[in-house]
Amino acid sequence: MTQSPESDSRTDTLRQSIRAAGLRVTVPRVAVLEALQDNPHSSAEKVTDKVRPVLKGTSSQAVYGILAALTGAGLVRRFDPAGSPALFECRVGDNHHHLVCIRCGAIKDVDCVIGAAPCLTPSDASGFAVFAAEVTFNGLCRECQDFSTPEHID
Amino acid sequence: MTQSPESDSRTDTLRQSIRAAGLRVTVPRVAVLEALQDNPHSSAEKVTDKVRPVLKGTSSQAVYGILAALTGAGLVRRFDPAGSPALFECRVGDNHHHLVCIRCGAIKDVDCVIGAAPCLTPSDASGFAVFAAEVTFNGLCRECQDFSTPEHID
DNA sequence: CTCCTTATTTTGAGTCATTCAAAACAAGAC
DNA sequence: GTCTTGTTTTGAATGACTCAAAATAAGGAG
Repeated sequence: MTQSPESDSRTDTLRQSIRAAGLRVTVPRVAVLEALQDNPHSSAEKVTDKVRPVLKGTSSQAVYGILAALTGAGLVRRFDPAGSPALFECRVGDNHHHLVCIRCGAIKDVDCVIGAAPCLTPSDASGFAVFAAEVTFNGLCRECQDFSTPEHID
Repeated sequence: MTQSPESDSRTDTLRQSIRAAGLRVTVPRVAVLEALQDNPHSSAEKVTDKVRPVLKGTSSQAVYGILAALTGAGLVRRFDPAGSPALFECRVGDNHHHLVCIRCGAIKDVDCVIGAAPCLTPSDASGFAVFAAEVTFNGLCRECQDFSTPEHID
């Protein structure tokens, strides 16, 4: 027989990274990580929606807790666009930035031109010890420039 | 007799700028703007607290409405630090950035090194029309580096 | 494999920031 | 001064997230 879906290579890799981060490997945690890999820039609610079909009784509180644990462990990155719930993504450690469409909310990653975090240094840090620079570009995505109605919004 | 406090020069300037922005000049609007000049980086709640002693029956809903109107008119700038309520400031149009202490929440303005908005250009805008780059530097303020207890927090 | 300890998730309720809607009110053009 | 329309008040509701206690499951010990 073929391997069960539970032991495919992506799942295994995920389980290993959770373990390596010092966290217990649980079914909901793996499911959240997979949902996040398939849907970058998801809100806690969206993650819950993606995970529910797979894992029936998953509460949204659990998802919040899992997301907080994974973020704390450095497996997930969180960012808070203005006027939107917090969004999460698996792409971590590369100090990339975000392009946000102020009309439809679409998000695109942009590589950091400069390099490692903090990719920028403030002109006058006023005694602050700066760890990271969060850069968010606000604009209109191509669809929102072209069309008057945001039909492309999911 | 001397001039009444209501007609001092700051108030007059404020009234004029509100008018110039196409908005009606009202007592609460002027009070919010003054509170914001005296307390940059204030949340809606803090503004309400500052305005209340002067203007007894000001509702927090009114403050939200006023802040939204002033922000829309370009007289006030709003920004949303992660994990904090939205903050407002009068310093507009100069594309400055913010230094945020991740421990005590202290905020400092930093002048933009580059220049006019958007002060940065993403490496690959992917079709987005970028208007502005929001830059937030996360770090620890001097007090939070020096002391183990954040006694300086107001 | 089974038990045990402790981390994690569920369940249920609560909080904070913010928004909505309708009625009362006030700015400022005439 | 009056009238029109933009503002604020009043009262209620929503969304995003957090807290706490009880139930459950991960994974090391035996």
